[in-house]
Amino acid sequence: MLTTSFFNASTVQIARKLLGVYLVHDGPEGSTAGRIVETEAYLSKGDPACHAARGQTRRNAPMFGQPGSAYVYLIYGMYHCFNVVTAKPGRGEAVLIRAIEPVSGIDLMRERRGQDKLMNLCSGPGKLVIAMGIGMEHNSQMLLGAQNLFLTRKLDGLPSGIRKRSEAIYQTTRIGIKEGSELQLRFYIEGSPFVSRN
DNA sequence: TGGCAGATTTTA
DNA sequence: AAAATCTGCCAA
Repeated sequence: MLTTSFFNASTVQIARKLLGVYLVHDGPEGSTAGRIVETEAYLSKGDPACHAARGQTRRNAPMFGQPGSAYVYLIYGMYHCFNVVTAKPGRGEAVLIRAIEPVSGIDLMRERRGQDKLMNLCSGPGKLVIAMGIGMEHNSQMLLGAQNLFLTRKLDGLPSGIRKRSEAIYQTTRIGIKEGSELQLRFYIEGSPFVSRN
């Protein structure tokens, strides 16, 4: 499991460090896991696309919570997005998890998604939330330590959940936003076929 | 209080 | 290209 010291860094640095880390959900329907391959940083200063930019509301309150906790929100009235809170309490910064590479529980992911193609299971923020069985019940939950939803570098029988030396980080602009669209705050593992788009 | 845009995905 | 449909913001 990750520890609190993982978050002793800027949100941008954390967005980069999260690439390669495993996200695991041990839920009632079964266990699913994926390797993070794409992230976006959302900052408290100078970033109008950040939900925290216009202060705290009922919806974005979890974003102002403990680093290492989850911020889950409803988007477009239909889907959910999953974020990792990154800044100290009260600041309001987070990293959106945009894509993961399916690692285990893949049949369950297929079932939840109603999709067969591996590349289509978790290649987008709304998709991976469905495939992983993440919901509003995880909002504000800690993602470190012994939780049902957590981040880790160690998974039995699998290589270490870190970015390999051969994997470069590609940095570019974020997706689906208008204001702040010029900021290069999106990161993904170059060449990964599991990212939301190139 | 009404209209609209939004960190999306799917289907026509 | 357009629909599905919730939340927050800003104008009346």
